[in-house]
Amino acid sequence: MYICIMYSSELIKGTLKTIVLNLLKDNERMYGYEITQKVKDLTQNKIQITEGALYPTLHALEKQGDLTTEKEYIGKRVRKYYRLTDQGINTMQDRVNELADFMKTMRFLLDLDVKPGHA
Amino acid sequence: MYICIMYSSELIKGTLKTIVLNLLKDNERMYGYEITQKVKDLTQNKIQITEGALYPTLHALEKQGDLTTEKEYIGKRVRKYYRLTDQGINTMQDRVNELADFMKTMRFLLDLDVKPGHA
DNA sequence: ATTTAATACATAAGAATATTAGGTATAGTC
DNA sequence: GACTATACCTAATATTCTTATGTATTAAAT
Repeated sequence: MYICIMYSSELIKGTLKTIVLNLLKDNERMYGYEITQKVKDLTQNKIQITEGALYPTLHALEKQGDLTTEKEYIGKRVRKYYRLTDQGINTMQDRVNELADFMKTMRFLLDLDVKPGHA
Repeated sequence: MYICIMYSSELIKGTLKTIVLNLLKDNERMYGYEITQKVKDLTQNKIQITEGALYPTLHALEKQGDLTTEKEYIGKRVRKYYRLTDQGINTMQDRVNELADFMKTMRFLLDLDVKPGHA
């Protein structure tokens, strides 16, 4: 039985945008810190997004038009909520489909269980 | 239905070593160019390993003791065969298990189908 | 016969994306 | 009053890829 505390960093590379976009599909709006905690909870600590990775990613997604932001104050503390744009919904769907397809291919390549889809 | 020519490069990041190690599990020995072709064939061109990525990876795996090499001449053309060491077999198993676990987690995170394993 | 494509190795400059470390500040808990 | 959690951010560094380039042999096409 394979036990894993946390995935090696290389694996997570390239999936961060997809994770963020997909979370926002289900949650309408979220702020950065909330995203890190949600991912940590949902994955039993196996995926821990660092803030140094998350914030630049959020800013990039906003810049390219996939997310919009709203600032809100909780007392004196600021929160920056992110929300999917219409374009962002498309991007999210593309990314999720691609990742799902990729994982199917990888499972085939590693003899894990499935047949790959035929294009 | 989702159609995909080739995966975006970010996705493949972090899985190259695992792919190489796993191929060598099934093939005993392979040379670099052969690996690129095998992966291309097995994935219907969806994963195309570039030589600029592969050769440094092979050199790194050799340096860290997971692979050994034998040179062979086909006419005047050289081929460098790679083979798993005992250590490489362990590394391979760890990597494959980790990737399988990671993909399970990702499928859960993206609401695709499965429940994640419980550590 | 000569050009092109395939085989086969390799390195180097640059881009993308993460880690690590650091910074600021508020709010709650011991 | 100190520590932890919340909440944002950036910069230096590391890793790992792409793209471009280089060398050379062999096979196929024109």
